[in-house]
Amino acid sequence: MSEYIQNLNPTQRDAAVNYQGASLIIAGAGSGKTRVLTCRIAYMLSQGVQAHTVLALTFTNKAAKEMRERIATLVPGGMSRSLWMGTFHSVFARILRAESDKLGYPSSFTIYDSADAKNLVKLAIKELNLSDETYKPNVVAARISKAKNNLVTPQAYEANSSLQAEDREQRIPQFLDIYKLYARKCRENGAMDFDDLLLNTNILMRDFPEVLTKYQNQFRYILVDEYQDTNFAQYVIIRRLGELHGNVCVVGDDAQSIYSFRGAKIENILRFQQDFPGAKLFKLEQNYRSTQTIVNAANCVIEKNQRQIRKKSFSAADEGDPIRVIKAYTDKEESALLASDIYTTVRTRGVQYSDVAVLYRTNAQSRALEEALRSRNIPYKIYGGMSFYQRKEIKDMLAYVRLVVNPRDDEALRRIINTPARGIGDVTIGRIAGAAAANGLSMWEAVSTLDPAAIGLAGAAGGKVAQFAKIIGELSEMRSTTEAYTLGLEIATRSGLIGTYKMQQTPESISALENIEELLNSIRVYTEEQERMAADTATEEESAPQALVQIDEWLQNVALLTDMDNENPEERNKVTLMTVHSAKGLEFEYVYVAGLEENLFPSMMSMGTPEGLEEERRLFYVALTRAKRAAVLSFAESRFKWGEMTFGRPSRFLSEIDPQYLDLQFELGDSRDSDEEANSAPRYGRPAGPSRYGRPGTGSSQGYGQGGYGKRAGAPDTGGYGQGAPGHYGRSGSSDNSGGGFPRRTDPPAPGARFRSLNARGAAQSSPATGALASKFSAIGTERPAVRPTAPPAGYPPRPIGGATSASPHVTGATNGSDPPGASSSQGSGEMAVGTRVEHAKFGVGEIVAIEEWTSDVKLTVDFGAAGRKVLLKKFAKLQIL
DNA sequence: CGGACGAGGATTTTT
DNA sequence: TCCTCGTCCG
Repeated sequence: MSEYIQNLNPTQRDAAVNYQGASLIIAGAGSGKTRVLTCRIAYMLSQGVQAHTVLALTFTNKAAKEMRERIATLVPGGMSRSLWMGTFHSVFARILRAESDKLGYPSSFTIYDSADAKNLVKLAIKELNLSDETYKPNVVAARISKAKNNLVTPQAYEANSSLQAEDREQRIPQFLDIYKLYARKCRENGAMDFDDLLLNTNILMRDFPEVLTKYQNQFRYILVDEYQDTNFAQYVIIRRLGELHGNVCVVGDDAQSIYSFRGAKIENILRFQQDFPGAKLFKLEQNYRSTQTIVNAANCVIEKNQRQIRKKSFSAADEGDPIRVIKAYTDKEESALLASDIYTTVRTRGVQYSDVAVLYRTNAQSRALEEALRSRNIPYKIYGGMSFYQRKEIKDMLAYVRLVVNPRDDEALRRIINTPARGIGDVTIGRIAGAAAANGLSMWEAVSTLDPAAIGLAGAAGGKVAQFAKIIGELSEMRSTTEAYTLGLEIATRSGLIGTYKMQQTPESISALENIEELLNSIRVYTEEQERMAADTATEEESAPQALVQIDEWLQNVALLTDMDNENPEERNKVTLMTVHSAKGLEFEYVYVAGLEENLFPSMMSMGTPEGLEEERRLFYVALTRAKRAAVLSFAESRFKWGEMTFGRPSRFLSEIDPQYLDLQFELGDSRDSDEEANSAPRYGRPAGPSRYGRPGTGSSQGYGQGGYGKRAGAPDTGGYGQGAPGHYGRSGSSDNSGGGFPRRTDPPAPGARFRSLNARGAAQSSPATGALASKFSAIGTERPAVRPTAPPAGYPPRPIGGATSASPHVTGATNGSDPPGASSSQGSGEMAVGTRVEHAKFGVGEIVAIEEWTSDVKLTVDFGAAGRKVLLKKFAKLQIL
């Protein structure tokens, strides 16, 4: 038996080797879950299971990528590449694209993220002449999402009188109309939102039995990671696909189910053995991550939950230090104490900053921590806040790409028709929309085919629209003949985005440029990867004269990516700041959990129901079990919340830990004298209890939850509508320029607020590869000398390093040896001119028909005769001069 | 049409 | 606090 199996403990081994039939693997925190999963798949492959018959689903791209990489080291050759491994969304998007005709979608359908979806909801509300006071876009979007996650289509909704009764009760009687219109718009736009990917997969499998059968037959083995986080739609997909062969293996930990607010159903895992009778149960209970103290303390807490699969996690590691509890008078002091504690820890315990994480319940808490760390010169990085893909400039760029790829995408057109500002206002847009509707066209079709005068676009407006139409028209034409990266650059410039930001010269605009450039860089990396992979398979099979890597492909890929997928090589050795949610699945030597106060952690919003409280408890369990060597818990007696001082008591979770595991230098107040709060006071706006910590005379926070947000406690099966991060993403920057005392070399002067986004994005922006381009975009003054060392492109040409394949298409610049833009001239040593005959790896021999300077490179138009005329970037195309 | 100012709103967020 | 969005004027 292979070595990797030998190295597993007996339970792990059982779980890995028994791959026939249904299995439920309960994997406690730190129990080697990923290891088991990868070994199991590797083992299956070694037993002759065909890779393409294995479907392995995860929740994050990162998890999928890691797993695939690990499997690749365990099995021969490119075997792992044929596995169907990915997130639910990406795998089923792939299937939906293949089967899109059956559902009446184009195979290149756009994927709307939550912000796009919200915009569309707004539009639908407006179009129905409803007030967005009554119909709050966030609430409506959340309800639509919830319906979809529960497989309730608009038709089903219409047939369901109790749902509609609920709407009436909640004073949104016309919700169904919005839902219908929204769905229709999605369809007309050729777009699916995240939830549609799952819903439509279900519809596909429900309405096209032959399709279902096809995939049932193909996927003889199904594995699901983090099963406790599946929602109903995902659950039904698994059941359907798995019922033929019954080889369904789910892995998860009910104690770490923390996403119910997004529709995750802990029941799925609790019920698995009923769903798949005869399922084998494996409990991985040995924790390899943490000290005994930490594991035991975490057990104390989770024991208080009623609904769970009982297990007894244990650690064979050292007993370790007791968990310290730190009390502070204010949040500011708390942050300062933590910062200095971190400082001493790093100094005295011989650890790196990167071994330390500070976790908190809400993003708002990060600010104070940031300040404290900064004033002590402790490097840190923040996760959360606005992600790269949510930034305006990125969304704008993506919208251009989307429109070029999918001309039906009205949502994209609306976003960019006046971005950057070109004088096209609401009136004009309204006219276009009207004309489009009247003629049964998409807005782009209307703009590009109808006579401007005929749709009431007289004079100036008409001209401006025509200009816009020309840009998009030309870009669309280039789409099929131009490589993704080249087209990306074209889009960035011709749209005017780069030009506008370049002119502004504000810290924001510089950062925006860098972000755009980073996006372009990712296109380049993706394009290269694809070409390399195509080249690899071409040698194995036969050289298929592949079409060039089009931007379509990249777009489809990028739509499902998040920040977490971009690893940041330069973010080394920094303290990590993140919410507990984001920390799931990670581990650190030293973990600080801040803000352990009643109403914060556990959150006030969740404390109303037993289920809510249990989830908070699981969340705390997750937080604690991230720590390998030591955990420190802290709370503050008073805290600024929304500009007001509030007073709190220590979290009940602190007192749920057996004191023997704690290092407590003071009396822990009883946090559970919560009776007074149960019967007094409405849900929101409880006056700060005059506990022994409370200072008198501070009625705090009056009502900030607005009505209609939280559901009423008794409502039947309506749990937790409180979704949709209400416009909280953006932190696109305030102004105060503190000149960036923080040690990051290439940061633009970093104002406190925008620090988050920049850092969250990561240092990739400042990697050498991207820095060059950045300076091109930004203006005189920051520009670098044109001469750069012409390092030979490392990762290119031919040989991919070893078996280390498939780094995500999104590895940021510097990492995988992609050549810096400046290195271009090294490639073809210059002698290209119009008329030069060249050879391309894929298109064969051709002749250069045009040459044009392009930012840091040269753009070539090459006529390949039979293969057609292509626009290529010189540094990129690897042309051989003949 | 687009910038400036004030009101309102603010858990958590794998895709 | 501090960010986003909507309204009002130039």
